[in-house]
Amino acid sequence: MSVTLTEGAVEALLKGSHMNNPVLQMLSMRQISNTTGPTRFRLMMSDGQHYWSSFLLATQLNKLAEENLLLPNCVCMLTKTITNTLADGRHVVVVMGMDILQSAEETGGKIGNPTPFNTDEKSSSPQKFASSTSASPSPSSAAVPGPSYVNNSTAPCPPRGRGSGFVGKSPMQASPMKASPSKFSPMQASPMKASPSKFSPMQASPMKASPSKFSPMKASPSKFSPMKASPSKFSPMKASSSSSPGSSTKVIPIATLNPYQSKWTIRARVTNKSKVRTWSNSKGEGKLFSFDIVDESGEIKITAFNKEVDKFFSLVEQGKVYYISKATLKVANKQYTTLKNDYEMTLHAHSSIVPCDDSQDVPTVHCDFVPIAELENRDKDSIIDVIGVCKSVEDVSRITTKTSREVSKRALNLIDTTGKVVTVTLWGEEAEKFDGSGQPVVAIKGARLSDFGGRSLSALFSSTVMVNPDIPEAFRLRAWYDRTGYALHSQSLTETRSVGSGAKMNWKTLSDVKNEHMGQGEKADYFSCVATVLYIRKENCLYQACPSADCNKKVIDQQNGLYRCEKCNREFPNFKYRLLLSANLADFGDNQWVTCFQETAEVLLGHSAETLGELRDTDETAFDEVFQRTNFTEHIFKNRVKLETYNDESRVKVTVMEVQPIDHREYSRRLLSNIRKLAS
DNA sequence: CCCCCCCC
Repeated sequence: MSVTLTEGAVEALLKGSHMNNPVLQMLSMRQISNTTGPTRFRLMMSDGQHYWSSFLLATQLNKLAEENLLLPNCVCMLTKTITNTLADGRHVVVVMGMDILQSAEETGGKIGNPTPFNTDEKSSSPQKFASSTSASPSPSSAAVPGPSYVNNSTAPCPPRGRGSGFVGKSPMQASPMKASPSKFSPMQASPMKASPSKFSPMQASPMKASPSKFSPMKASPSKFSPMKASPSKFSPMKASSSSSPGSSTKVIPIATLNPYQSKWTIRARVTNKSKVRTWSNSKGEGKLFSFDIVDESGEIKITAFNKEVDKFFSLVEQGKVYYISKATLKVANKQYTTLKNDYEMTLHAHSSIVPCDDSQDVPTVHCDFVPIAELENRDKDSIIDVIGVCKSVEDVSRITTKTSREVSKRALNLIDTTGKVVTVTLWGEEAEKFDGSGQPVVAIKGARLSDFGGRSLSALFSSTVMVNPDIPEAFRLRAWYDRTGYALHSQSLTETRSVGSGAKMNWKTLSDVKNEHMGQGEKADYFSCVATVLYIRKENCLYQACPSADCNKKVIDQQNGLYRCEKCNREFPNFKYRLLLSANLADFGDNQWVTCFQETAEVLLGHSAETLGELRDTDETAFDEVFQRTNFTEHIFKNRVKLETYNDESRVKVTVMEVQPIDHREYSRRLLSNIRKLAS
């Protein structure tokens, strides 16, 4: 295998020019002693022509050195770099991704006869470098006085993992870099090299038609692509003309933040702010609060400890926009964060947070709502955004956790246009103060999917619960629910011993009904069953009823074109058809004659009484077919059973109150749950 | 530097 070094790569990298995976030879390496933090490795790299010794290995690549893969003379492809210009003008190339193309052994020795690169040749200021690179995070930054670094990535940006606009969940999974640790490729999350369309949520976001400022949709694709000369969003001119702190910082997108930059300012909205919490453990004690912020490019979590809590807690307000600079970036512990960022931030004594008044264009939410029906297909424990109408709500209750802590909880049932319902549990103060009156639209960002009761959701500390949020999805849901959704036969993904419109279900087999003498007491009994229609009596299933709105009394055909209602004591020129069905239902053990009135009969037969009446009078074959098709169909029947007495003769009468289709998934879950109950 | 995320 022969490799060719990329001539001119050293100069290009130092100038921050765009390089597509340059190949260099590592000539030597030394360990930088560090009192704090992890070991750093400094590399001397050669392109065959020139060498330069200020290459710094990003710590996440340390294992290449530690495992003796990165040895002098080996040939490497730099898949990801950032060029930093230090305050004194020296350049450092941070290597964030590399593939070792040829081992030191295979290479055998130094390639070519490289000479040290002479930086004195450079007559340009760092700004010039910035403008010379197509990969700068902010092209307009070239105009800023005195930026202290240039940012340059040679990494290809793979397609995002999910079709969720710019908040793709794990870009690193798609990393093509075999030698870079898979858990780390933050720059792939950066929009620097992405085509504008990849950052356009127009393509994939559910917030498609969203016109409001709360939606990232309003942002034009160019805002997601700092490559384009976006005139305002991340422009330092704008930053310095408003209340941005310092004149030499530039406003950059959150997505481009990384630990290898020194000076930056971001402008972002607070989307979730925690309470102040104290801790006490073996390492010490203290207090902290954290908040999440969002801009057009992404989101990040910021934590303040102790003195910074005092300094910033009251300044930072949920929903407001701030310029933030001089905080410490560190790799986020994915175990504890649900945000889509590989980093998080810690405030320190010199950190700056300045309110920004001109914040119209900074999005508030970053939601990627999952339709409720779709939750069936998502993995347990996944973190999702959901929006629905709060169809019903439990009272708040107090529970004791396994660790003997007391906490309030409240369950909400959310429904969306998929017609499915899911139960979401709110905790603590959120549970206590939640007001479900008026069936508000509730959006939750970052709820956790659980498999309790099939599928259910739980709000986390990191979740944001929004009641009647000012977003198009909410308006659409409101309109849908008020028009049609409220009447829907919804089915819950969360099994709670009830189904359908929320009433308790009392499941019985048909033989249970007889054996338990149901309906023979003073009051009627109610039961639900799954049964098959064996037979429906067609004869006399339709009758001519009084056309008055609230009267369903049978009318007498006067044979003169008029129909008389005894109840209303009136004659009408018309009547309406009503259904009164007698059907025989069967399950595996028994059968039962039942009565279906109008509404249930229409559901069972799948046609309106009006249509059926017309059919009977005009097309008897078609009329018969309706009944043939209904025979042997299976449904959930919700019934009323009562002993009725006619002429001294008593018998139990079963009336169908509701007919529902069987959701087989739901049904088998219920069976399973019953089996488990029996077993325990 | 935290990291609690609960209950049926």
